[in-house]
Amino acid sequence: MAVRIDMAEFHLNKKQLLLIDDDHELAELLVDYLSQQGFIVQCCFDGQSGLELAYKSEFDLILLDVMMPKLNGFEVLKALGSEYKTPVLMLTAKGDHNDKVRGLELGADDYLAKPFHHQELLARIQAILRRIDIVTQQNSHSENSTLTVNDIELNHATRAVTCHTNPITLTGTEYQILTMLMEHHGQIIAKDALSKQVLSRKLAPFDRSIDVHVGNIRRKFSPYCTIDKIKTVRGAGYLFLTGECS
Amino acid sequence: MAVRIDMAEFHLNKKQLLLIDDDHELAELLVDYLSQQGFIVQCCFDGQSGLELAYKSEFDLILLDVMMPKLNGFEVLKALGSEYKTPVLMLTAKGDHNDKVRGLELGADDYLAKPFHHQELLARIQAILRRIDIVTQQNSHSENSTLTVNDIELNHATRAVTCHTNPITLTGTEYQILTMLMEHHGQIIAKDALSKQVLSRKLAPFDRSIDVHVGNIRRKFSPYCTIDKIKTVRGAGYLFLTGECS
DNA sequence: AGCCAATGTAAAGATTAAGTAAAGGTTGAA
DNA sequence: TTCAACCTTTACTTAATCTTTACATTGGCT
Repeated sequence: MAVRIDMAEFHLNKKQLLLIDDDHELAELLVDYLSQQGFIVQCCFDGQSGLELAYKSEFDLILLDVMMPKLNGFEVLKALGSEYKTPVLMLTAKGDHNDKVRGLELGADDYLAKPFHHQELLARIQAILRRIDIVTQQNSHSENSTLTVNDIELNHATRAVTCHTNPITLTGTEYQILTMLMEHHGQIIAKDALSKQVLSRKLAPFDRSIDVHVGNIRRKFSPYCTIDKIKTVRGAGYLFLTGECS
Repeated sequence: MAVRIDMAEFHLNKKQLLLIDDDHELAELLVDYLSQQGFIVQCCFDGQSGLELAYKSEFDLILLDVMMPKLNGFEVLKALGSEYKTPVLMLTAKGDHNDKVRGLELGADDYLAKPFHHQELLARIQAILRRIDIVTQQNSHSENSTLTVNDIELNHATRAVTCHTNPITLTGTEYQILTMLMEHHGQIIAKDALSKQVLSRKLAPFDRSIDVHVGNIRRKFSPYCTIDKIKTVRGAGYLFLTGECS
């Protein structure tokens, strides 16, 4: 338990970066340099897997190369969508002016042309992170080990779930969905957001996975709850009810 | 009164920039261009007066030239201090790498070397402002999530509706229509505008959908309201009444 | 008043989202 | 390899809700 907290605090202090670049040599250099500068750097080499990682984990900033196989940088940017919160710094081999404007208009926060000095990259990364820290006065994403809403309790340390003290067994996906709904209880969560966060993919037109998982969660809770705590908001998403009930 | 509110909203939408640059010719060009792009631009020609203005008024962003008489850009940046909230974009005649790093480390948010394309400047300005808007928006997300006019309240987070504290169930379309009417309460909203916004289609000659939806909204509210808050303006559209009632 | 076009409104019909059981596929452990 | 757990897809059902239709009503106009 103590170790877990220490780990969490350790990670909180260091900013997490995601580097998406197919140039392995450069990537290795950057990972070394940025790690040395106190960042935690995760790295992948094509747009597709970069996109999945971006959906799956929370990063403080994404470094995104433009020229890549599978999905190029612009396509990744588009796929992340305009509501995506994490700042993006684009890297490119070209110094092309139109490229810059296009990237920035698509939602990138900054744009740096290769070849660049490591120092300048560092300075730009810090400028972006500083701006965000100033604006969000408190950035405490401190994860408590339990999450309780109404009479449902999630224990993140053990991944145990109880409803009104009755133990309930959930699969990993079900647990993640329920966590996300409960973390935002009282707010509608779009199915697309659930899909991106939990399944690491955009919600495709006839993808029913989320519905099925939510259905399974409900079924597992139904013996212990008189009313359904997960409300369907047709056309909008699901909503974990905040109010009292049993 | 209505006019006053409109004016306030008008100014809120336009971002205020401060341009500090001793190159009068360039400054004039930039002021023209940025004004045309929807910004309110104030301008001064040396670091000293720039600094005073920055302290005196609130700006959304400062464009700061490096090479200037009296105080240069770096000195201005230092003088503003590290807690100064307004983002700064530095402009410079040199493309010197060390200059860039120095500027960014001193607290600038971005750095653009002259000569630059106007488009790129615009894109960078917008990137910085967008980032701030996203971050501040998520801070005050819960507060902005309700819309109240008279005794009708909409909660955007839950899509819940109450009239005089009585809960009312609306469909998605009804909710959107009511939101649009209430956001513009006191002004007539054309049926065509409702159709485009809510149903994503132009209003066809014999399309009665909007009428039916409005009728359904009225029916759902009627048990709790003595008078109808949605007024029909024949030939023009619908109007959500601003005044008192119960 | 009497006409006409716009609107109100009930009800039928069409469409679409969501619930759900079950089959199929994938993965990881024994 | 085999099995069990799990995720996804499929197919069908149910239910919500949107649109159309048909007729009634209203308000402005001559």
